[in-house]
Amino acid sequence: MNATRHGNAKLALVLGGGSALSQVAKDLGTALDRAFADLDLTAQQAALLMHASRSVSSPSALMTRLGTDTAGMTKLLDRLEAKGLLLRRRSAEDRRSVLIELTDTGKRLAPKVPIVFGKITRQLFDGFTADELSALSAMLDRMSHNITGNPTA
Amino acid sequence: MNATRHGNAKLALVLGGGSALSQVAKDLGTALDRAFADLDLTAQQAALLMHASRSVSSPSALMTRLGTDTAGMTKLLDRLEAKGLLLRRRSAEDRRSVLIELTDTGKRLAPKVPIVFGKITRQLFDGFTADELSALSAMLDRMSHNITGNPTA
DNA sequence: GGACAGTAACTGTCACGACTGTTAAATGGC
DNA sequence: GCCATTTAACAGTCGTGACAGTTACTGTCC
Repeated sequence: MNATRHGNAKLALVLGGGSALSQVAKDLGTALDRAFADLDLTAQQAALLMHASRSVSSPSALMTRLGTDTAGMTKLLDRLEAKGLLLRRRSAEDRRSVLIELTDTGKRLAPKVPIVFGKITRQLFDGFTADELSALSAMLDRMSHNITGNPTA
Repeated sequence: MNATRHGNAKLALVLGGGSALSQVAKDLGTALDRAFADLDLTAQQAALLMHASRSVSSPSALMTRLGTDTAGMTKLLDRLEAKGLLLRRRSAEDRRSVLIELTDTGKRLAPKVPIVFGKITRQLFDGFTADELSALSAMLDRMSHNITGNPTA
């Protein structure tokens, strides 16, 4: 009986946990999008800009970092190219591949991106201790492994 | 120096934590969508079906439960109505309001939904103790409060 | 060196989520 | 009892994620 009660309590936590997780992630995305609206960027666009500013990289490399697929990456790059923030250049070594370069406008914008990410993320974790953050991080890694079958996917 | 090192470590955790959270939520959504593909449903559609099967409810009531807005709810209901899983009926008491009723097909499908949610969510939290789950749940609540300004939004 | 598998990028489609704006009905203040 | 506000649902747009399919190029195996 006690075991059943515990089992039910855990089941409720599990079910609620899944949707709470999705909800927090959605709200975080919305908060980021609003914060980046000042720069006329979405959170995804901002993240891409940040990674692309660190080194000249290909769509597939950025794809891994942003956790999207090739189709999403193509369209994301289309929008940023249309905004004049980056250029696509064909690679000479591998002619299937494309290299992404920021334009001057993109380079001016990129440094502002981490500031906004930092601000919102600090707000998200306001009141969290370093221990709590590392416990959370470890749990997220385990969940990622459980759900995708890959470690730290 | 030690303080600086800790500060940097915490900052890295914070930044990584935000994107890890989004990534896990995205992967969870994908896993759910794949699991519900058997039933020819998406995760959202399944969640709506589950809530609507518990009681006759209005779009705005379901909206609160699913965490979307009125526009998204309208389109979600459109798709489920097109699949013949539910019907919209005008409320007599409040003629602005709509009541959602499952069709027989919808009623047959609804009981299968919690089984799939349970399966995937148990997979997500495989190896988690009840204490870990409640700690995680509490942290998600705090994050939700921090980011939306509302408790348990 | 020619077929063949694998890879990089792209295209098109569907389902959302957020946002803006609109219409119809209810409600509260006076 | 009327007007302003609020609320319920809906419509249209944009950005994104997942998926399936296509094309161009690479590398490999025989």
